[in-house]
Amino acid sequence: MTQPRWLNSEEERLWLAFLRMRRAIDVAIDGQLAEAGLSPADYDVLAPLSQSGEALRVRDLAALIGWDRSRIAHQLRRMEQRGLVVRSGSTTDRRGTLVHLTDLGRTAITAAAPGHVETVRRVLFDQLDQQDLACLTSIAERVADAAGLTGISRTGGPARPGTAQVRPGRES
Amino acid sequence: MTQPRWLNSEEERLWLAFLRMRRAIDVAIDGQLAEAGLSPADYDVLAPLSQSGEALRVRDLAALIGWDRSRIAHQLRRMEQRGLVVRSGSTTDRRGTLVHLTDLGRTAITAAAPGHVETVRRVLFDQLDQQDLACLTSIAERVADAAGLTGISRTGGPARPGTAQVRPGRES
DNA sequence: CGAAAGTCGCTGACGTATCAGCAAACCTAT
DNA sequence: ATAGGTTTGCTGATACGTCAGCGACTTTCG
Repeated sequence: MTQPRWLNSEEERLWLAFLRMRRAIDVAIDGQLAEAGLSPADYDVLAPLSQSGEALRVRDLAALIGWDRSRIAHQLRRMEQRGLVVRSGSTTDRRGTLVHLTDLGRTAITAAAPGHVETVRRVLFDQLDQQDLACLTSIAERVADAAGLTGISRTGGPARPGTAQVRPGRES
Repeated sequence: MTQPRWLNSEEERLWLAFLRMRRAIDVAIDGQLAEAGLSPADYDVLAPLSQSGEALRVRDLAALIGWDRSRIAHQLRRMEQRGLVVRSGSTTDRRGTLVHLTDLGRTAITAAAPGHVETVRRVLFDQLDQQDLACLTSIAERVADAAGLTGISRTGGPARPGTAQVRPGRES
């Protein structure tokens, strides 16, 4: 790092536009979720819960959304206070804690999910043609991989039929 | 919003990659700043301060980085406690407050800036060829404009010669 | 002039994210 | 079986962002 290579005008233009795009997406998504009474963090927790059988170990839930134990413990405490989830001691491993969706929690995620996906689509995908999609996918995967970010597993395949469809999320 | 249009596999692939890219960039930038002892918020405040004459009105500083008054007031309080900035009553408008960079603050931003730009370049621009750059710029501007986000003014042109070069930032 | 309206910066409350650290439970190797 | 290390989940401290609201000041307009 002898001489800093400052950004040229094209690069600066991209950087600022990139930041604006991020912000626009966040504002749209967070605002839509707020209308549904959920924070982005709530959504990240509720989505995998609703897709799974009903209960998840805190450890697994955390791994699924790429959070550390502390963060999810705080979040679960607040969500439990609001009646969105409940915790119960695990069966086999007595260290473990199971997180269950309450009826209120299930109602909330089911109500919020369609608008959420719709918002993601409207703010991002509706602006992209097929070529944009390929280009952006290539760039995003390249940048993420080059940074060596351990790809958060997330749930992977399509949601099981019969469970609430709650794909996206934002994992803050 | 009759029937939610869920993401297809290509779209989901892009969305997840996009999230990973964002996260990778944040991790890289925040980590580099943390090594320099600054938070992203610190950087956003210090950068325009170091580029301006030396002092800015709180109002103008906030407008420059697109923050509301409350947020910047909290941030300035914390930064003043750490000795990065000082506040003084304004001259003409007695409602106003002037924010000054301290020597410590100037040292901090000057030390952090080269690594910051270097990090932005390494994590993003070094992964893009000329075509990627054009494509991503087009997409980002389109998405941001479509969302109708009031483009934060930011400082605009290149930094004045003679002042610390501290372009990027992330305005969280 | 003087009242109404607007601007400015600050504060307290609350939700959130990260860090360090803890206690209980578990696992492994002797 | 048991000592040492690991995993799990939690907590407290601190920093950050947003919201509602306040007091001081300035501007506007009758």
